[in-house]
Amino acid sequence: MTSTEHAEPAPRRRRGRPGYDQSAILRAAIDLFNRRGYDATSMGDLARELGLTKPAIYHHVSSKEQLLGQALDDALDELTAVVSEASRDGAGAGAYERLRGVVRRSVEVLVAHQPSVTLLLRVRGNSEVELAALERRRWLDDRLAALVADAVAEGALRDDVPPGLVSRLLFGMVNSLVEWYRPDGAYDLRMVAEAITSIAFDGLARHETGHLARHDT
Amino acid sequence: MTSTEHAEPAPRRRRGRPGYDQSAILRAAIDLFNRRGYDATSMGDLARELGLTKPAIYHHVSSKEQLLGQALDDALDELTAVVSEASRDGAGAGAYERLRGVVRRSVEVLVAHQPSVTLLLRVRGNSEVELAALERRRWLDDRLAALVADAVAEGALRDDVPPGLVSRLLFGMVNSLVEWYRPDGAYDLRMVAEAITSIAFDGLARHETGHLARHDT
DNA sequence: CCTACCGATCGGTAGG
DNA sequence: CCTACCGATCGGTAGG
Repeated sequence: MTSTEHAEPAPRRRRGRPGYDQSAILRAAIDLFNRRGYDATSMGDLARELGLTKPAIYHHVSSKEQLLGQALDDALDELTAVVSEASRDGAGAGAYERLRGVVRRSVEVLVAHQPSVTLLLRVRGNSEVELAALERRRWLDDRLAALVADAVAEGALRDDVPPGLVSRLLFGMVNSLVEWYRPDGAYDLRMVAEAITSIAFDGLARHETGHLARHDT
Repeated sequence: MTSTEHAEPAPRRRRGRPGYDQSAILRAAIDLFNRRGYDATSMGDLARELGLTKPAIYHHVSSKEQLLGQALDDALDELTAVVSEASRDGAGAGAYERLRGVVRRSVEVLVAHQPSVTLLLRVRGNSEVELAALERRRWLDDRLAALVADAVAEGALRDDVPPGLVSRLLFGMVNSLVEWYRPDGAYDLRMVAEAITSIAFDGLARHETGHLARHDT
């Protein structure tokens, strides 16, 4: 028994019914793009998902590619903020501490903006929008590699592996998060951030020495 | 000047001209699928790439999806071989050594079969073929998590991070390889395998103790 | 915000 | 009759 039944046989109709705005459509689009892939997702799929028709979507959105662009910008803006803050060497903090900070804050961004970051990490460069995103990603990668190089130069990181290789592997591990992390899963944000930093910097093996350097950035 | 010129104005024609076989078409398809994405690649694209017509491709191949399936099977067969070998606990080798072995051999497989593994790691489950591949992948993940758990139980790995989380992060780092590794690039296979195992097990930080446990599996 | 469409291109197959 | 293809087009669906 539903409350407030009217005489109308179709109680569904209201003024400007669902009332989706651009950002609600964007969220749904990002979700579908991630589940099926961008190319495998049609605007018709998106319309059905939202209970709209295809033309109704184009009332809010100018193109499918624009939706992708906005998602990629969201992810890139967040990651750029994290990386630029750590790159302008702040008051007295060493490169090693700044690197640990970037790793931790990257994990936070990946979790808070997982859908858009996931999309970013899958971009292939198939369009102008994707190529622009790849260029911004390259900028991030370069900054991260420089930060790793600084930490090596500082003497805080091992120097038997090229900094470029270290940064790819380190952030490869961080980024892999988007493939499996679920906010409602067994691992919370703090645990994952702690696991990544401690595995990356101190390693998995239990060393016999017993006194591993503990950092809690 | 080409040798053996005939009177014919079109010297291009020969018996069964280019002579592509199934595996050459598969290789080209995998390459295109990786560069543009599976859905963004049309059979027409593949035909153009090979200098054939679309119907000519269907002479060798039954469907686009079959090409994907064969690529995924190739990757899965290789990875399954590595994981099963390490899972049936061989003569005397401990879980820790077997885990290091799996990491190293996984790196070798990722490099030797990079195109098909890359495809595998991007599967979304959009078809029966993809769903079957995801199921086999889940089996692999479970085996790897069990191996990590064994190594923890053995006392060789740190126990302050859940084994499931460790295995995701460890193989997240390993798998990230396919995103950037180039056989003709700056890093050779040995260097990458060494970097991954030493970072994963001993960590990035330079410890003051000086005597890190060194393993060269 | 819908019905009704467009130019083009999709994966796949006909006859020869 | 085989192989290795071609020119043309199928029924449907894409983004817009």
